[in-house]
Amino acid sequence: MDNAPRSDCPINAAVELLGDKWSLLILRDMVFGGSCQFRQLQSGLKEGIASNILTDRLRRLVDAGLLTKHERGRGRPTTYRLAEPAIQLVPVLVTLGAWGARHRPTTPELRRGAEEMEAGGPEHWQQLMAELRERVRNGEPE
Amino acid sequence: MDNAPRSDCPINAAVELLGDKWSLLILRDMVFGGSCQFRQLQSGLKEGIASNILTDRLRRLVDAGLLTKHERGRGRPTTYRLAEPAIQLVPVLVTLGAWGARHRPTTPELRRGAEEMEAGGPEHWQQLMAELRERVRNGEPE
DNA sequence: CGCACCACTTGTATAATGCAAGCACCGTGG
DNA sequence: CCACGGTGCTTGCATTATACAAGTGGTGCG
Repeated sequence: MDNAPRSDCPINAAVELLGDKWSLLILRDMVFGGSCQFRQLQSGLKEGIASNILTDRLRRLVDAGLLTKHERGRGRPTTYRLAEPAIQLVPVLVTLGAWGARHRPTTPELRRGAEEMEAGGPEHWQQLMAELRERVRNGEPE
Repeated sequence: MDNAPRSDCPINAAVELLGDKWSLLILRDMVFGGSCQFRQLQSGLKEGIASNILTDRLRRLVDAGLLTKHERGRGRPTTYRLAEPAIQLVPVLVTLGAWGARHRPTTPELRRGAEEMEAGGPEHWQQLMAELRERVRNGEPE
């Protein structure tokens, strides 16, 4: 129950929220994979996340204002949507992915994909971010 | 002792190495603070890292090729230097810091600093990266 | 009713992290 | 010679995070 940041450094502030093995992967699947439901995320994450961890991470991200939670009654699945802070993480995800593709082991296809995404430059990311904002406004498959 | 990646995704590859509460902060202090010794890092990290954790992270980063370790005998302090993969993390650190400054609580001064660094654009980062390469070549205060 | 789906929760085991202390080595000063 | 402080760690132990399997209560549908 200790919510006090360890320091005022902006990098540390980001790391305290996102510095774990799952948060960024969840956001990756929501941004690039379009996932928005619990089950969708759980089965979609190729790395295999446990349900209690997913529950915890989603709650943290909602509390931090990166996601919004939409419970639609009558047995319809709850959906999570990207809030603006999460959308603005796109450059971080792209830069980090490009770095990983260049300096960590991966497959040629995924490497090419990540490098193309980075090579597209900020204009390309802005387009992706605009699409994500659009998707949020339209409100998903209601 | 399980070194197999959970997936081939480049973002996951980066997260598996850097997705914890300390690795990026250590690299931050080496990149922006110029730290290169164990004690220097331990006392320099405003967040307060334990020595066993610092030992472990330095070993991991060396094993991953982000740092090189230089033991200079005769009681002289061991130094760690940034290898090329770590230098190429600069854009990630800057982007992440700018995001943290914008979307997480911090102080006005640090926020301004992080945003200026980002506003400087890739040319500015390239200059910082060039300085870091220079520092490595010159070999620190021998 | 029976069954499947939904988002979780619970229980328990293992791994990661945090904290305080200690260790062997060295160069220096007295 | 001998404390002394600095070096990069290691060790032991408590706390916390993560992993895995199972269960829970709610709903929709045939």
